Amino acid sequence: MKKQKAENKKAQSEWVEGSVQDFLGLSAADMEFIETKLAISRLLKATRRQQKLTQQAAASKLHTSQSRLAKMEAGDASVSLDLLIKSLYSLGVSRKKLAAIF
Amino acid sequence: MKKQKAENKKAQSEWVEGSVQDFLGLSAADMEFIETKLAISRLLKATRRQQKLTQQAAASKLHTSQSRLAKMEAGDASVSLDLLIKSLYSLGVSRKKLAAIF
DNA sequence: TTGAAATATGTCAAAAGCGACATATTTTTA
DNA sequence: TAAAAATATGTCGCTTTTGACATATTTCAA
Repeated sequence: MKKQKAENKKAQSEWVEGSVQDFLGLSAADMEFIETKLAISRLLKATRRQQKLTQQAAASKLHTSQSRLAKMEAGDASVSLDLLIKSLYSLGVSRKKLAAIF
Repeated sequence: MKKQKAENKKAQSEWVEGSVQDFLGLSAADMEFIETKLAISRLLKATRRQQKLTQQAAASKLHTSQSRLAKMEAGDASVSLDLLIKSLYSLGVSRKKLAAIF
């Protein structure tokens, strides 16, 4: 019975995750990419906060606008991985640190 | 004297590397980004070869053209990190494998 | 609270990236 | 070597991403 319950729970959880993916017609590769992008945007936000910078201050360092940085940190669809990673490097994040989030 | 030579050699090598960077007006962050992109493009080429695929065959799997894939593998300026990483995931490369090249 | 600072969202014109096609070059095979 | 296969390069419409600006919403200190 315990075993049975555990299996049900797992199955349910998989169904919930799978439904979004399936509904949007996303492949496993799509999912990995989205997760990667989200993880990087989170690292960007965390990095800025560790450096005690407002979005405005950090945006200036990055030669961009506050609104753009807000979108970067939100993992907005209008933001590329290129921009995210360039921004991280510009804030001084090392390749090693970056590798850790993959 | 030995020490002297070693320093000269290092200084020279730094100057050579630095000159390209300086000539193009690239920041340290720019350099890191370019190196990252190159490393990823190399991984893409290596992955395709390990799977014994021609560029044409791999391009079909990626729903793109042979010419586009050639540019990806060359780290061409017209290719984004997004496209490179999506392609890697589509060829089955894991996040862990990808992290290793950073 | 409430006013100020910080962050988020919407829109736009310009720039960059996209797939596809043609074609050139290099590599492999017979 | 010569032909064939594979890879690289140039170009072009179309789409996406860009920075910038305006403005809305949230957070936080007085």
